[in-house]
Order: sequence, then structure tokens, then C-alpha cells
Amino acid sequence: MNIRELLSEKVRTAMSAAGTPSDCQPMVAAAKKAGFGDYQANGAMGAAKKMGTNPRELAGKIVTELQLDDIAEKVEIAGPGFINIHLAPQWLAQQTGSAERDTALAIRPAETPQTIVVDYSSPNLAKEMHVGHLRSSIIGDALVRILERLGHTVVRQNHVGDWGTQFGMLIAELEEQLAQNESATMALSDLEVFYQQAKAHFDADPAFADKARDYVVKLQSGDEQVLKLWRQFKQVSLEHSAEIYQKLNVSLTEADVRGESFYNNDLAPIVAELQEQGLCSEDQGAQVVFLQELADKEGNPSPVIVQKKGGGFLYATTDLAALRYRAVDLNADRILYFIDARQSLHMQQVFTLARKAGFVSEQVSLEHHAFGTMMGSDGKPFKTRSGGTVKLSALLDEAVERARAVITDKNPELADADEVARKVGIGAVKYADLSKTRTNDYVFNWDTMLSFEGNTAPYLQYAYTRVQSIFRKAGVSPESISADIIIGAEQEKALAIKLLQFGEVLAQVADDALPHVLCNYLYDVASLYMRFYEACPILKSDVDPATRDSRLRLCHLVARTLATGLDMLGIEVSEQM
RNA sequence: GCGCCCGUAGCUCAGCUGGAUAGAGCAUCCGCCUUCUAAGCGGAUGGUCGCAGGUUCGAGUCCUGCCGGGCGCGCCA
Repeated sequence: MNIRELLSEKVRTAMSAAGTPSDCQPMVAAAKKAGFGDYQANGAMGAAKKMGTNPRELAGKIVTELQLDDIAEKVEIAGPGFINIHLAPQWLAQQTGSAERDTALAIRPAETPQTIVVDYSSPNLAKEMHVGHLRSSIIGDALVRILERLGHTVVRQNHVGDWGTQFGMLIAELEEQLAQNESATMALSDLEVFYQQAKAHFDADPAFADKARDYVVKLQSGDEQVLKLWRQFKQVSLEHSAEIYQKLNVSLTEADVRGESFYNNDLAPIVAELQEQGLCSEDQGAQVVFLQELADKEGNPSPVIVQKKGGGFLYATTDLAALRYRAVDLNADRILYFIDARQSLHMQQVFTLARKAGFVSEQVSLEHHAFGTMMGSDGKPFKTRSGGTVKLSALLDEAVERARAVITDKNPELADADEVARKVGIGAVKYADLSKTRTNDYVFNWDTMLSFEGNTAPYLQYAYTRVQSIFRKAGVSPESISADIIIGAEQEKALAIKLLQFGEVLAQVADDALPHVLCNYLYDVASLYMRFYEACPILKSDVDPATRDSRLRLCHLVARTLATGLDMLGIEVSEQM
């Protein structure tokens, strides 16, 4: 069900019949304001301009041709030529009724299912995950869930940092600690501490530093002994990540890991191909591509180094290899990157070069969905009081603790308080991030996200429990109700229309990769439900059975919409809180 | 210097392909619980949409310039 598309088709047909040029759009959108109907078509004004006729008269013609049958109860022309459509309650009742019975909530799957590769999270395995990885992980995961729900084949790619010079030092340190009868898991129980130990060791002991450098070379030349240590390190670090993902309810697993090392054997061939195609040339000893496509005003091309003067490769090379793997081997139609906005130029270079070199065909959509920095309340990048990076694990623990405190305060009798606190705390952190426009920097604030008021996860979770509470009280299962839905009160109508927009919202979120649009939608659903809840009694003794059953079915659709929507954001609900 | 992003109510933020009187939440103030969870609902206050031009029936939205903030710009990733 997609009201907007349905009406667009109807209006488009009417416009053709009224003689508008074929390139004129019906411009159908949900009404901006109460009093302007439920949906409005603004295409008449643009069309009239092209035709050189009076917009109001044209709107009148379109309306005469418009055949909405039982969809609308009233269509009126307002202002310079707005066509306001008032949907018919009976039609809404019928539509919500079938949505409520539909296991897919009347969400139509994508017309052409695609293979979509999503690159997200991608932490550096040398260190513990910190708040810098939060946004990529949760925004990427939300999109992955949404795209899958719409019927696309989604391939998750966790491009972890598991290669590079720092690993020589880390492996050398690991070897020494293993020699002292430490197990790898033990030695690496705190990656942050381990990294500092290795660094201190490196700085203080020249012999160790030499060994570290030697290990980098051995690692790159495939020395089995060193590789074994590297694998051990990588394994323990991945287990740390897996723990975080589980805590965060992020759907990445070890099967989704394609780290930098995965592309090692592709790097030299990539550079060779660029050379063969005459795309790169030697400059100050390095292999450099100059992209005229990204030149500045003066015509200076944008340089991309694909191989250092010592022969080593850089992340641009690795990203090119990954891009080719995703386009060719994974056969992607779309490749999405959820990476910090600071990488914008780099991503643009890599995309441009990959196409130019023919690693990725024109049909494949390459999308860098950038996001801003997470800021503290002081407006500066989020740090600990002492100025260090905040470990993700600690942040999530604090979220759960804070949620636990609020729950204990509000509802001391609650069973499963620990479980609820976990869902609320984690949900609050994720939602606070997801609900803001991705591209902007975002201010992290415990009080706002856990205030349980306004556009927050707890408000939505609470709305869900309120619905569930009704069913507990009523003692009926939603599936057993057979009565028709009746749309009478204005609160019922507003709620019904909103519920029917779920599909169109999801389609937009999938196209633009903007999860905050889904958040705003769910908040609207919850708000409209709260109003409905206040205005429309359900289980009160003076409510007749038909009305009661109708409202119960609406409640059920609300609950499923909220639960499904939140699930797509990676946020869990509870039956009580 | 060049490039990208941002500037909307006291605060945090929406505002979709240009559309009607720019919307929420928080905070402040006023109402509403013997009746389905008041973690709620209703109402009020609060705006030169950074500034100045331009495009047009119409600009928060598009174009240009400026001011202010963030980030990036050949051998880290």
C-alpha cells in the first residue's frame, strides 16, 4: 500500500486527460497542514505555467477528470491551484483492516530487488572500539535491516583494519607475552592497555623496535610463524568486536568480515592495471593518479597516491580493490559506504578512479553516506573528562546503568528490570543518533536521550507497552478479532493515514539512506496513538463491542508498526516497562 | 589558497521532487488522573529561517557574493 503512488497515478491520468504536457508531475504529497485535506496535489500550478493557462482553471479541469472512486470523500481546489484530497474513512478503514491482517503490514517489497553491498562499522583491530565507531555501526545496520525487509539481497562488509605497520609491533609484543605463559585472550583482554604496552616497549627498547619492523616485513612476505601470531591477534580482537555488536544489537557477524588483508594479493595487480591504462604515473618516486575530474578552479588535478615510493600500498589502493571485488565478485547493484564525512574527498577520488579504470561499471551506484562527528555537550568532539577516547563498551554499560536507575525510580515493581534497562539504555543511545540528520554533527547528551520524553526511544518503547497493556487487560488475542475497522473520530482518521504511510516512508529511507526519516515517522505514529488513546476509549464499559474491536485492531496495527519499525532501527521493545 | 559540510525558537532538532499562516520536543507558564500505564494528553509564550542580492506567480529550499563555524587537501587509515 502506497497512498502517495496510488494518488499520483490517479492524478497523472487526470492531468493527461485535462491536456497537460506529459512531462508534468502530479506532485502529490501528504498534506502539510491540517485543513488542507489529507493529501495534496500541487502539479496543476507548474503545468499551467508551462501551458500558459490559468492554474485554478486547470486545477478545476483536472479535478473533473479525476476518478478517485471510493478513495476520497472530497476533493477541493484551494489557493492558486492546490488540489486538496480528503480521504474517505470507509476506504481508510478497509486499507488499515487489510494491513492489520497482513504479515508484511502491507509493505510492498521493492519492485526490482537489488544486490546491495553495505560497508559499515569497520573498526581498527589494533585498538578497542570507541565512540568513533558508533555512528557507522548503528546507521549502517539500520539501513541493512531496512533494505533486507524491502526484499533486497544485502551483503554486509565489515572492512576491518587488520593490516599495516602497527601490526608488526603488536605481534612482537604478543609473542613476548605468550612466552611468559600468557594466553592470547588474557594478554589481549584490554586492547587499549596492550597497545600502550607495545608502544612503550617499542619506544624504550631498540632491539624490540627492530624486531617489530622485521615482523612487518615477515608478515607481508607471508612468514608462517608471524602469520600465526597475527591470526591469533586478529581472532581475539574480532571477539571483542563481536561482543560489542551483540551488546549494541548490531547484526554484523564474523562472516561479514572482509578486512584490509583480504585484498593483499589484489594490490599489485590494481596498480599494474592503472599503469597499463596509463592512468597513473611516477611522481617523486610514488605511483600517482591525477584526476582531472576533481580538479580545482585553477585546473590543478586531484592527486591520488596508489603506491608509496618504498613500494608499499595505501588505503586508496585497498579501497579500489574492495570496490572491484564488490562490483564484480559480489555483483552489486548498489554499494553503500557509511563512513565519516572527513573521508568525503577520499571516497570521491576512489569512486571516480574506480569508474575510470573500469573496475566498476556505470550501472553500479556508488554512494558515500557520510555522517558528522559525535560532539560532547561542550560542542567539541566527544571525549572522556581527561580528554581520552570513550570506549564503546563503557559507554554502553553506562547507558544501561542510567536506564536502570530511571526505571527503578519510575516503576520499582517491574519484573525483568535488568532486561528492560538493557533495551531502553541501548535503544536510547542508538535512537538519539539515528533520529538526527545523518550528515550533521550531533550532540551527545545523556539527559536528553534518556529523558523518556519527546522524540526518544523510551517514548516509543513506552507507546508500545501501552498498547500491549490494553491487550493484557482485554484478555483477547488480536488475531481472534474479526470485526471490521471503523474510522470515526478524527484521531482515528489521523492515526489510520499515518499507519498506511509506513511503506512509502521505508521506500524513501531506503533510497536516501536517511534513517532519521523513519524515526520521525515512528514518533508521529506514537504521538498520534497517544492522542487516540486519550480521546478514544476502548475497554471502558460504555464502549459498544463493534467500536471496541475496531479500536483493538487499530491498536494492534500500531503495536506491529512500532515494533517492526524499531526492529529495523535495531531497537528492541518490551511488553512492560 | 582551494574544496566539502553546516548556520531555522533560549536549548536539541524536523521541514521530502521549490508551494498555502515555517513545525516538533525540551525549558517556562496554565489546565487534565476514583475510569485502558500521567514515562501521558490539551493549551499558551517563543522566529528579520546567518547577511545581501538574484531567478519566479511563489524561496528555509535553487543561483551568486559575503559573514560565521567545522572538516579535508600526494607517500597514516
